[in-house]
Amino acid sequence: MQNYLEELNTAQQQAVVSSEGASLVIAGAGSGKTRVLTYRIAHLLMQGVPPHRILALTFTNKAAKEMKLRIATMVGNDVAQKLWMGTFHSVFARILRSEADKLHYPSSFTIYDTADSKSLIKSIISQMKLNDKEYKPGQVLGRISSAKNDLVTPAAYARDQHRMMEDQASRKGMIHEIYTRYMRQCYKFGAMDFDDLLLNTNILFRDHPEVLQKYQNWIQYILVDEYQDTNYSQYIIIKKLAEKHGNICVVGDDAQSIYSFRGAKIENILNFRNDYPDYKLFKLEQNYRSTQNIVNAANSIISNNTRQIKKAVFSEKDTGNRIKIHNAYSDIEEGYIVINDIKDKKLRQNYDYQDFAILYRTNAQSRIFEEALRRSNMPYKIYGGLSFYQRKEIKDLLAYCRVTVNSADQEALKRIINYPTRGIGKTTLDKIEEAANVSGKGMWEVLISIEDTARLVNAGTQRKLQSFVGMINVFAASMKQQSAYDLVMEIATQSGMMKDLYQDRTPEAVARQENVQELLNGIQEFTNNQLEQGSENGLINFLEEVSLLTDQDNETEDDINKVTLMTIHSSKGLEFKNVYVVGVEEGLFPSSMTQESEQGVEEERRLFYVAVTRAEDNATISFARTRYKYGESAFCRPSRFINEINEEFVEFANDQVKITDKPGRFAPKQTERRSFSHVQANQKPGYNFKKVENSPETSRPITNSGGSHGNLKPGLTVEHIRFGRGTIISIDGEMPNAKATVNFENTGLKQLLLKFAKLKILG
DNA sequence: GTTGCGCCTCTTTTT
DNA sequence: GAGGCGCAAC
Repeated sequence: MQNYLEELNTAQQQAVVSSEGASLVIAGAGSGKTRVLTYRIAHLLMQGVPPHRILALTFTNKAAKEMKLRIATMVGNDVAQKLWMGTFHSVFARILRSEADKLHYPSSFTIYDTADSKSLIKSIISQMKLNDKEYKPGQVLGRISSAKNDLVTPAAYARDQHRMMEDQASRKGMIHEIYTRYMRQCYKFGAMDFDDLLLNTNILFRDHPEVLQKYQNWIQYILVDEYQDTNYSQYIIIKKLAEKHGNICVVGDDAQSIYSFRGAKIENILNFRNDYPDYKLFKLEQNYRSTQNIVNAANSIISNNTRQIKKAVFSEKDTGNRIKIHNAYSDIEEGYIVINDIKDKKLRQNYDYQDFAILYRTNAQSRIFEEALRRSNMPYKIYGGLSFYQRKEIKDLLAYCRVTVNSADQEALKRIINYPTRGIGKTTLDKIEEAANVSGKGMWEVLISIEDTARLVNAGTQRKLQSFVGMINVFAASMKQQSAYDLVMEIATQSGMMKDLYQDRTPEAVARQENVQELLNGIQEFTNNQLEQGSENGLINFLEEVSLLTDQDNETEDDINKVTLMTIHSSKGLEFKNVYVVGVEEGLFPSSMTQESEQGVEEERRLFYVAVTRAEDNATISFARTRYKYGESAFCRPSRFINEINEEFVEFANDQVKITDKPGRFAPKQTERRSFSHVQANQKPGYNFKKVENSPETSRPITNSGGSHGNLKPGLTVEHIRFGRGTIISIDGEMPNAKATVNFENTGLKQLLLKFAKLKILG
């Protein structure tokens, strides 16, 4: 057991054995951060610290599970299972459940996801007779969420001049009132949203010192992973818990802070020294993951940021290949380039599908790669986006479960009261909701009161309502008598959901049936595990687990050996032999939403850094010059980030753009325009368009304005081809019948093309 | 009360 | 290109 220290380098060892007091571990990408955390916990356990006195907060539940597994091999499963380990949200949800009475919440409280929150906000906005064009539920939720993450309660919000002024400036002065009502409603519904799990933990600790003390005494050692991505609310929780014993170890990398949009504060890591003046600092700078080229390229990217903790990440692995940059005509073609490259590498270099990941900035980009992979018959898995639990049939069934567990859960109630259709329409629903608002009751209370319903609706409708209420009551009653699986099975059939789903034999309907079956299997599996661990309340726990799943947690066993598709955000903490960072274009990455502020661009740059450092052997970057947006093709130009990589570490692929090196004739014409591509008919020097062989071709005039990026002049005839849906323009000076030229102005692309020319790549 | 059609608005990232 | 919403017909 002693030899585990030998597997670590000096810095890692020191970080592992220094158990007492405050430690800040600055861990560069790929520097064995997880390993340090794992060994540090194992080390504590071996020194005799009881597992239930260690709290470790990870970024995903999957990370926690894997760490537990690894610790189990060192100290045994029984011990490892007793560790407090999980995400902030799941750990504190558990604490809130056992202390719920102190906050006057039911311990069976529901956790609202973003869709629930938005829907509730929407109904509040309409109750307040505000215009939902001005008060967009998503935006309002964003404001509320940011307030909660900064521990600003509704009352404090109204006193917060800065927030109030910001709201007024955007003509949304009523947000504090919406916030107040939203909190009140959530409370009434026995519901907490994601941010409430942290906010209410803070309120619990603030208003109930004895509870805080209990946990302070209980938890002796705290470890926090990805500390750079904690928000103020999380920061205070940790700070309070650590106050008594001071044994706190946080691990993070300021260069990988990518969650400021949900309140994360880099300052938490930068200010650690102020909170714990006697802290010990450990810097892990050796990258064991990536080749030297990748590490060096990543360093050159991040050096463009001003605010950072100095560190020198290095690799002692092989030099490796340069980062390859692909220039695609369109988003569709980008898909083909990437998939062909994967095929090629897999064949020639003996990689498996699981060695490849395609990383993108936005979920919407996944579709094109998905289609290309499907067409090539390559297995793939997609994380995030429309996940399993966001499908209608799954949400419906879960809504039944939620109402069964907590009948006050009005968002769930509204979802299923007329699904499958049972003659309780909008009019009835509106009447009930109105009555509920007027009387201050919840809708469920109105429903169960015969007098209320009799007053509101006719006898026929009343019967329908009573039969619905009766059904839910039956479910609730049988909750105590049967397993969660049997109960949900009963719900699915008795509610009529199964019948509704099985009416249809279309492929989509069959898929929905399978999804419901899969959910049932999931419940079965979950309750089996729960029984082993001797816990009741199967359904409540299952619902909680489902609400707090992260993207990475969704993995199933048939997901091994597939190409991975995910956003860069979800790729955090993961590594792949071959990484493709796609859509590296201005406006997409960095996102146009962030381009105005330097801070915003710096965060995007950190995101780019995270993307590149996921790669072990090869990092590949690609961009497209046209991309479908708003349902029509728009011009884009390569991201500034591409030019920020030191050119020593990059090379340009020659598989698409074919440019012959003929000085004079091919030197792009210098112009002052700032847009990327300005197409003009029959204009001399420059790059001529040509057709791509073996592709279906058409020719038509370009008439649109090219969207926000291109300055394509209307009325020009450009020979071009259609490739899938995208308009593809090939650049090749040798085509004699070219009908148009394009000038690449003073932008990244021009420089790229010049580099091409220098490389003497012949088509 | 229910269903379907057409028009409108979006597109960042996540627990 | 998709999802949400309002309106009209059944």
